[in-house]
Amino acid sequence: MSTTTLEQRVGTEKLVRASELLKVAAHPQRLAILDLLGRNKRLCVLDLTDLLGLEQAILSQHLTLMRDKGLVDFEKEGKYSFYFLAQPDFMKIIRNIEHCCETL
Amino acid sequence: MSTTTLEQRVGTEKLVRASELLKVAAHPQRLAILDLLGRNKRLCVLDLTDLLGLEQAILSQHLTLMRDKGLVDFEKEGKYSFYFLAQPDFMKIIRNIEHCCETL
DNA sequence: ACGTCACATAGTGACATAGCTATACATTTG
DNA sequence: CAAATGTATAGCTATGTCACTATGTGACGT
Repeated sequence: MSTTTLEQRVGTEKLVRASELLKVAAHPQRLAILDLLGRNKRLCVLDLTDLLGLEQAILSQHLTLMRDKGLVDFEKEGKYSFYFLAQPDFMKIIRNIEHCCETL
Repeated sequence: MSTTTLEQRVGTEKLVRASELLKVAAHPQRLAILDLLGRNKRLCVLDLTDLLGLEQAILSQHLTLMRDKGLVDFEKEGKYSFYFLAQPDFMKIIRNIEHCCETL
């Protein structure tokens, strides 16, 4: 029997942090946003509302949440906010999702 | 600009299902449970309480939730319930977590 | 300066989840 | 049969999340 726990191996803090990031990612619209950001260098909120067909306020809320948790970051240029992925390693996990969706 | 959305590529249902599974997985204790089940063919609730140091009721609740969502399954033998992973492809995602924890 | 555009935030009510205790249930043991 | 063991469920409170509407804010064009 393999008896060491994930917590013992990676430490409590990192385990908690990973689960926080997963939790934030675990939403259909946020997965879609992360996917688009993963396939484009950066996108502004308007781009995302057009592509995803979401209300601006909803999108902004999702982005603010993901920004707070460190999944994405942004840079402001004039009246535009350009968002891009932070946490590239974590994003590998998200990118696997499309792959694994085939068997769900 | 890459404009097709994840939803368009995998379909709404699978996207929603994937996010549900992620959401259930997105909890430190449940990640630890899934990890142990991924490294052992099957474990009973008592094994898991011993290894993880959790209350039996808490563990049972986590397992019931993950069972309802299809992340794990179980087989009953006498008074023991042996749990094991369902959704092996989805589990690849979870297994990446330890790896990516290093950079969090 | 005024209006518009791009975006952010606040407030709200419905609903879900977490963590806990107590209890129920089924199986095995004495 | 009674007690012990392994597991599941119910009930509760506190807290968190969702989706929505309305309003706020800074930058730009005229």
